[in-house]
Amino acid sequence: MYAILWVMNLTKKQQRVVECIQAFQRAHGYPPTLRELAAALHVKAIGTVQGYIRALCKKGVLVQRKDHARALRLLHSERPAWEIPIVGHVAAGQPVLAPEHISGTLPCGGLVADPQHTFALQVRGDSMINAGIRDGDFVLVHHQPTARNGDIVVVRVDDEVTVKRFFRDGAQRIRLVAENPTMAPLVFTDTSRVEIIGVVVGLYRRVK
Amino acid sequence: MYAILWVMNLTKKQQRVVECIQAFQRAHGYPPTLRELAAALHVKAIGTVQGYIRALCKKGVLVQRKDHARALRLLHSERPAWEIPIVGHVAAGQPVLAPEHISGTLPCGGLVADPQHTFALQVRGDSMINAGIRDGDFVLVHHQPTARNGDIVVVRVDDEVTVKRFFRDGAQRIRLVAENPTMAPLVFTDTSRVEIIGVVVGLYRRVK
DNA sequence: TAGTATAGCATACATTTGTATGTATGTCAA
DNA sequence: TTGACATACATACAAATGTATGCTATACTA
Repeated sequence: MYAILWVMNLTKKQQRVVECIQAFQRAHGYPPTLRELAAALHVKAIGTVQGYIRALCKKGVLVQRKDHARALRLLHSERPAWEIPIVGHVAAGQPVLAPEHISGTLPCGGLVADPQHTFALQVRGDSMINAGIRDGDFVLVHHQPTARNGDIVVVRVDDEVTVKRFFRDGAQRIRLVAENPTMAPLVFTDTSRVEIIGVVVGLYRRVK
Repeated sequence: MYAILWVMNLTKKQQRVVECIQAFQRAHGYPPTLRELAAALHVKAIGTVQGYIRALCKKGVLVQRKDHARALRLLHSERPAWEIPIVGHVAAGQPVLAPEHISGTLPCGGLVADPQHTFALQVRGDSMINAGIRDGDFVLVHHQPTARNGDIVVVRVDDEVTVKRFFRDGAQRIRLVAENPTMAPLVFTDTSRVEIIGVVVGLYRRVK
């Protein structure tokens, strides 16, 4: 949910209404009518929707032009040109997104689901070449402390940050696999040496 | 004027109508009604506007939902600068950016230098696997009719659109190389069979 | 020359759509 | 308990809006 709506003190249902209007507008290119909204919300009475609209107008989330068809205007719905930070070398024990690690930004907000918790990391070396990740590519990383088996993750092993495929073999065994036949898998029985920084959710490469 | 509209053979007035719809949508957040359009065009008869809409629909610039208020949808002319079109199958002899080829948009304007002339193409097959381009990846393509030796290009060969590495060996010889050891280079002495659609300038992949 | 497309005006009509006004239920705070 | 509010349904009505039709005029083409 957008941060702006959070501070507006909307009810769950009212947020759902806003989402529905956004979705409809995205899908059709124009806003919904009250009856179309009712259908989208699985509500049978337009009176109910009238109430929603009135409330949202009062809260300043929406403007409705009186007596005009389909004249709903959602405020604050313009998608910001989000930029996600490019993270460089990460020092041991420090948070990844600390300002001193950020070497630039990549303007790819719309491409990722959660730009606020996503960062880019420029890959060095060919350790993931068989996964189609090459030297110089930017991996888009969702910053999260856990991963599922088989995920491509950004991990910190001791003092080094690398990109590997992640497997947990039982409670006390973590295996990090490089997608490169010349490199052997790394196996850790001391799981505290491995810290998951995030999961790779996308990749961007500049060609030429 | 937008390149797309240029190829559609619109009359001056019809272009003006498209501009008016755009302007209205920008100003209000929703499309105009026929009567609002008439007013904006300084035309007193809605019948006139009806004619415009009918013509524009026939030319594929516009979609109007029958019997619905304000349900005008302008195709591809209101494209935000940060979204580039995703081009699907391109029929022979037709412009790549014709509306019927566009299957969606990718919000990565900031990533490319010239979003207005860049589109995305989802790659099918492993013919470029050694260039790190995999099945399902989106290549970001700058729409241009020429390429330099060694560029990765999107070309139309006869009726098929493919991604290959481009080489021109002298005036009458074009060589298209797949980055896959199992595929032999394609050599053309009849250069008219090969049309360069654009040059790959970036790559985006959704992981997971 | 006739035919077609574009451009424009005017009006009647049917449908879509917002508005107003009921009723009822549940929650929460005063 | 009372009052305010969110939620939900139903219906009648008026305004907004698209549709259909007929008319005139100009420009271009076959």
